[in-house]
Amino acid sequence: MATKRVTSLDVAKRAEVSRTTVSLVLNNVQSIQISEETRQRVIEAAHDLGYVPNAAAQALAKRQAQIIGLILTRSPHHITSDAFLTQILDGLIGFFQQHGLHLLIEIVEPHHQKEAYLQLVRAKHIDGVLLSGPRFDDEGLRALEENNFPTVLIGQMSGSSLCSVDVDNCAAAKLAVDHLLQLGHKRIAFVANAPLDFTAASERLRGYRECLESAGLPFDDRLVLYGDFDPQSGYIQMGNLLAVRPLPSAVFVASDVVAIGAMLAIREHGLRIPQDIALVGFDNVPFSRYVDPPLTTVHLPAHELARRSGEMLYQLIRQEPVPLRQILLDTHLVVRQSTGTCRSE
Amino acid sequence: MATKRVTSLDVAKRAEVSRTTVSLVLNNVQSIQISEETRQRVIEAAHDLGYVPNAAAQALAKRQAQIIGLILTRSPHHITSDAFLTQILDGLIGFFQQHGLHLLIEIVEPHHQKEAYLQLVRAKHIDGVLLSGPRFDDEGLRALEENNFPTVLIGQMSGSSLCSVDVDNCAAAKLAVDHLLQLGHKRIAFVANAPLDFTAASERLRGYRECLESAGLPFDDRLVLYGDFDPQSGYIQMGNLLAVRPLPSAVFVASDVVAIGAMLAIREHGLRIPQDIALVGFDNVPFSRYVDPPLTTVHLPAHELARRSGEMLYQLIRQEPVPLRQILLDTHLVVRQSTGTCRSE
DNA sequence: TTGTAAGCGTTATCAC
DNA sequence: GTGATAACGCTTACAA
Repeated sequence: MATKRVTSLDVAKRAEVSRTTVSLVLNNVQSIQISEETRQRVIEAAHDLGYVPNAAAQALAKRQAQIIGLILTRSPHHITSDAFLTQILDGLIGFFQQHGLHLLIEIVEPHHQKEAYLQLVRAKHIDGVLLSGPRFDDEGLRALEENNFPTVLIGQMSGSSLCSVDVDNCAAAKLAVDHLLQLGHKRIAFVANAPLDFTAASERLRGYRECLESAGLPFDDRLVLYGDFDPQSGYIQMGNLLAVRPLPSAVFVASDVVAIGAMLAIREHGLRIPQDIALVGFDNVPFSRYVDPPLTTVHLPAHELARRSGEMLYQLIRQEPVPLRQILLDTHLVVRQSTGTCRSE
Repeated sequence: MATKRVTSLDVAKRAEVSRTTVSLVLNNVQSIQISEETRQRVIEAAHDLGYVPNAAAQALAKRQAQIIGLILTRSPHHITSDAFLTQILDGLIGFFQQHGLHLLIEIVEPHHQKEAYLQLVRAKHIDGVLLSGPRFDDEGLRALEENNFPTVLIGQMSGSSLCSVDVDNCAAAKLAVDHLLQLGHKRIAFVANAPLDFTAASERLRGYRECLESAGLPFDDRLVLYGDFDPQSGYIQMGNLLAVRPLPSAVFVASDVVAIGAMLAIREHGLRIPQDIALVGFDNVPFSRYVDPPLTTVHLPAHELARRSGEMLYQLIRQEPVPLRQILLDTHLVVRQSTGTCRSE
């Protein structure tokens, strides 16, 4: 059984000072001068006793939990094959750990949003919200906005004044489609990364449409399909697409994870990539360069997305001025073999 | 700006009862009888005011934070391509959310373990620890064990009495190697999923060795290489392996994520899978059936691993009896084309 | 420079 | 059945 908890009072006694002094020393309060000698005594006593301040008590007194909430709006099932999430986690945890903050990860399913956010916020369980994958129909977001709660979107929500870090999904999609156009493709299909409720999905679709338009190509809605985060959905949708005649000569799949499912469908239909169908993905997840053929894709700077949104939220929480409330990071196309260059045989 | 915080006192006033009553009603304390009428009054008042109990205060008073810590022992960088993690998260979040618990995710780098765990534990920041990927050299684990802190390993640590949920990695590896033996392979290489400090890696290696041994095959240590969680490491190690003569005819890569890197190396050397080199992976991550050729692999029941470890920790925290403290789940081989069957052309 | 005392918002232990 | 009152462990004016 654990030994009795060590409190700041124990430390105070051992150092022969008051609890106040202990608190002042341990929190390194600058506005007050404490003799180097007592400071050392306190630090030593705390160390000897293995004292760690109680987080709940600290949170209660400081009104800060030192926890930030990463909220995911997809269903748990969708997390399963989410290669983007791990990249985000990597960047986020690194950053927050440096600043002594912890990361609480929460999944909030559509239609429970409002409740769920407010619960977390009102309970002061978390000091700030990082929301990945905002949806148009998210009522909870409005509530966060109205309550002026520290919130940063990883993604974007037009018409909202919330802080956000994102890429220009529309422009990024154009990079992909432009590339295909330049290779001479005239019949290009689109498979969305997710349902259009997700702002990123609808923006990527917009990029696709506008790009076709300015190239003077017709928009054929039989060539537009909707993936749903996982490879399985890409496999199915590509199967549907391959039933359309005339066949497209190229497909822009707005998610690498979905694209890998599409690739299997293409192979199973006896078609070759890129000779019969060229493919462009989106995200540049780690495995995209390892698939066969390596996937041409739009690079999403996941790590930086995470870092910047982390920084921004950190400023918000500390009530520091936030110079730029809406950040758009650059994307670029990573050309690999799935769109044609020098494929063997 | 947020409206003034609503406290239980506000609810009490509005319902014309005391704070005690509010607490009793809202926490649904069974041991005490409260008239249906006042109960309703309280609930209504709480609802009207949008009252949510303050988490820190609750944690302080109950000595329970309602947070469990998921601790990862790899470096943030390794998280990036960790397809297993997302599967675990899926299962875990679902389970804990059901029980009103939150998940704090923490990365602890080797050699900071002891400090880091104890910090979290002493601060009572978390009520329990779920540790994924235990390492032999983990000092912090011993500390958790000694302090009798609710802890469940996702993975295993021989010689430890901690609760754990895992698969029999050694036996699972044998499934893979046996399969290759039955296909007639005599020269089989091994690429570990991670350095041998990780218990899972060393167990899988043991399975490989023992399996060769009982088949009467020689053990050639030039055929044993060490991946490091990501595809890149698989690519590099496979490159090294392909320099060994005579070449192996089959490779067991103890991680699908590492295997996908190995596949690229094999292709780039102009060799075919499975004709020139057969490949077996481990984990059965979602994308493994979508690569080309689809990967034969050992199925790791990630979702169940998560659920069971979650349940176990939940029992531990509630001080319920835990019938089985060390659980081993079944694995099975998923045979796909990377080991030979009916590959086209 | 250090100590005293009053919160922070709950829950838990008693009397009533 | 309900209501004072004391923890819970820390921070922070304010006093000394």
